[in-house]
Amino acid sequence: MSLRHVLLGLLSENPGHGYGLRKRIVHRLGHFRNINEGQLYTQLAKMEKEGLIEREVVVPEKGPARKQLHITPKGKQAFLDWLRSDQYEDDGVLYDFMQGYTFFSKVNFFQHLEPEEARDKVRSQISQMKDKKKAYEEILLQMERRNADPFRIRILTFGLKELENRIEWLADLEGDLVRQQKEAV
Amino acid sequence: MSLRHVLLGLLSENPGHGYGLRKRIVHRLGHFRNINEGQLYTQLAKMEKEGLIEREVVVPEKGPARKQLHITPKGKQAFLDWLRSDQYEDDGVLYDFMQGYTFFSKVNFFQHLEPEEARDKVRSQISQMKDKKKAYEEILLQMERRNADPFRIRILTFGLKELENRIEWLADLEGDLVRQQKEAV
DNA sequence: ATGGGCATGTAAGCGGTTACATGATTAT
DNA sequence: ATAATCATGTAACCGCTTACATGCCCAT
Repeated sequence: MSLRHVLLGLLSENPGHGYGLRKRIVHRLGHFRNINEGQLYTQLAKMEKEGLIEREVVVPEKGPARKQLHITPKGKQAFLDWLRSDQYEDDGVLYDFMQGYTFFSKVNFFQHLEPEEARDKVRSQISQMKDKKKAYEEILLQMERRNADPFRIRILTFGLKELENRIEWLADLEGDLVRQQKEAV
Repeated sequence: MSLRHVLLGLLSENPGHGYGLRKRIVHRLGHFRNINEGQLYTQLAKMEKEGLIEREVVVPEKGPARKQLHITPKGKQAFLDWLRSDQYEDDGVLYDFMQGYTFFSKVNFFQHLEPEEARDKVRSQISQMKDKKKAYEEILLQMERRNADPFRIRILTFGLKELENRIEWLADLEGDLVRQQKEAV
């Protein structure tokens, strides 16, 4: 999706300053480890130079100067053009689902691991995914309570289903690995 | 996962030359649009300099010279270290599932689109996903026929389930958008 | 003979990460 | 006091993409 389009989208909805946008991205796209400042401010500077956004320096009586960013009509148009285009709707990767769950990249090579080693990895994943599921359920509840955007609720609902599938799949895999282990004995 | 680890993994299984590795990556990771040559050969050169792989120039009577690549013990160890480590098992993104299906990045902003526009996008996605599903089913059948690595079969099975979920989810979304449209009339 | 597949590379550029630097405010 | 959070930036680096260059072999 590229940072640029997220920024354009968020600023289409509400103006804001850099640091605030960072938090909104974390909230919307779910990066736990802070989004990096480097790319943020450099991208914002670039977008300003291209006339997609404008900044207005706000100096409050208290607190550091904030640079309030507003989207320009040109920026709004660029955002809408991206949204309407086919761009990013097919990334040219047949097994795109693997990118969503990087653990697959290792499972792909599990034949190189002893069954117990693989099994431990799978077990650790199961507990991680269960934690994630709880986090999703809480977020979903909050979103429903505050009548959040239905499209975003839908997306989270998909995410929850996906996690359930992952857990189920991992459990099956664990079962297989345990069976393999017993056979070896 | 990074190209380096895929390369190390593939060369752990069988030696090969650059062009052949490219095809194996396409086969294994499913990049339709050719994997780019740039990164491939530069990465390979880097890995050789680091002593992870060795090359042996093979000049056949016919055809261009091939540079057969072999993994070194050091390379094999680096691969196993990666496989056993926790690296890449958690990418710090809460909504990681969104990365697997880039269409979500747009749905996130569907409130900015007219219901018919959104509906058309969803319909186009449904047909794309159905095509993908057929492709997966065929690949799975082939894998089972030639007794492919069970771990990889499992991964594909997950992918198929994922596609079914996407299609179901998209159909629900379409239904909502059609309803929204009728209400507007 | 022409285009497609095999085969190996180089160069420029871009988007993103890591790490560092600075300084103010707020909470404990 | 001091740690955390708010806030804005710069510099070096890295992985990957895009695009180009070269040349051989094979099928139509």
